Amino acid sequence: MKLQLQIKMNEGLFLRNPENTELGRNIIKHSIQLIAQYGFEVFTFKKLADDIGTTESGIYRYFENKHLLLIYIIAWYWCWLEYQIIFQTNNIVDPIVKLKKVINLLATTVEDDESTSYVNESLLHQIIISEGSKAYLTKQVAEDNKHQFFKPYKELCAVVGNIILECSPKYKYPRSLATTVIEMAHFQNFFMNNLPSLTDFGHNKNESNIVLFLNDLVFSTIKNA
Amino acid sequence: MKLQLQIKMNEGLFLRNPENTELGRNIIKHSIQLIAQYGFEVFTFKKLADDIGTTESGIYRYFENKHLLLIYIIAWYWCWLEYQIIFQTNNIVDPIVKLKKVINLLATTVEDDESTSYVNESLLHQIIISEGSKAYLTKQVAEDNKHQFFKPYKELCAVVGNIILECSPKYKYPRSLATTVIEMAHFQNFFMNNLPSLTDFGHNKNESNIVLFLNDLVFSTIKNA
DNA sequence: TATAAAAAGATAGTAACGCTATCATAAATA
DNA sequence: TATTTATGATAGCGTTACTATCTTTTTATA
Repeated sequence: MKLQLQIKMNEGLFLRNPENTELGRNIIKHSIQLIAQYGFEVFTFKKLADDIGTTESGIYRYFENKHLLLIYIIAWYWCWLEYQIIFQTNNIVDPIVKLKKVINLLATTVEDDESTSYVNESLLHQIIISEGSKAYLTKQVAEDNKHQFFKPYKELCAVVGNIILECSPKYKYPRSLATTVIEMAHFQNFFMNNLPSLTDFGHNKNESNIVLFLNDLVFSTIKNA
Repeated sequence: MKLQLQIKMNEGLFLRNPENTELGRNIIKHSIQLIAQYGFEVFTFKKLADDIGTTESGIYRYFENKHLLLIYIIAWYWCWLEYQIIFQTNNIVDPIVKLKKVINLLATTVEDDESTSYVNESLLHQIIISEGSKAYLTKQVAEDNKHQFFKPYKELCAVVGNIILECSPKYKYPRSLATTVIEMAHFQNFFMNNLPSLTDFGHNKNESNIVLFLNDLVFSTIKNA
């Protein structure tokens, strides 16, 4: 027997729940592959339909447009990551050890999680790095936010912020520091691999350097509070 | 007599130099207005042409596509900002005072600079916040980088990194800290105004709080080196 | 097992987008 | 005055982002 991890997604994101049908799961699976391959701008529902072997109208029965599909898979990732964090920091008493674990989870390449059959977390992590901020950097952000589409990201941010507060109850900016760590875990990774002179990790391009940088940043800051 | 500030732009960004003609300057001016108004995804050359009172083909004579136009105006902004930083920190001896000045310039709303007639820096600042990272978060980033399109951003990053090193010669991550400050100056602003629960500035939405956060972050970190 | 309901496939169509081409005209320069 | 150079005007083409409709297949239920 195997445990299957199920994530309950915001129903406003889709027209028909992709988790419930073969085609729906294929849409998630192949969209992750294609967005990772082409980048979000070049990715289209036509290409997705061809890749799956269905038609555009098939996709449109599940997702209103590709922007909502992007938000869906990104929200899925944040949910999954929050679960990973809760799970992997469970029973750890020392909040400093906890926070270090969190930074590691954020800044290190994830491996494919076997308990989620149609989602490749490793590819999804790449998408988060390159496309993640495009989910909210739009003019519809207020509208999307009203529908609670960014709740998973906010929750993750709250979890990380609370661990920061556990470490340093007097620190004044736990949420902003949390978003800084989360965003920089991904941006420094993108820069390291694509515009290395924007970082100090150009030589060996190792993710562990980003972890060291973020640890230093976070613990220097909260120690000082 | 008035001084006019001229910025020499990378020639690979355009087909015909927009600074040299009335139409070219109109393209820059109106594209800044329209991108700020619509957001980059909704912005098109057709809308731009209509807004100026010319035709699409007119725009295409200056810029190959809207992505290069975006890179152009963003690169322009980084050049202008670097100049502002060099100018406004000139003659300041204490590197700590310098760095504080830089953080202020990065995180505070800019006012329209009278010495650049067809560029509205204040609108451009808004574009940097919402669209800035879209310039490089693409699959063509390597190609664009080969053409040196991101040089102005890199130079700004180097300038800020060097001031960080002046403050703390032993600090190990001056460039990564520089990009962190630059990106977070904009992301925290976006979050504060659009997804405030991701920050600690939801109550009064004042930019000065971002400055305080970034000052605390940077000086705690480099003091600890 | 028959029957209806739900999902998927197939095809068509439309406005807008991204871009190229061509030809005429106006303005600047030699 | 001749000649570049810049702009305007129009056309066209493949793709994108959808919407609509109708048929076939699959699934659930009476």
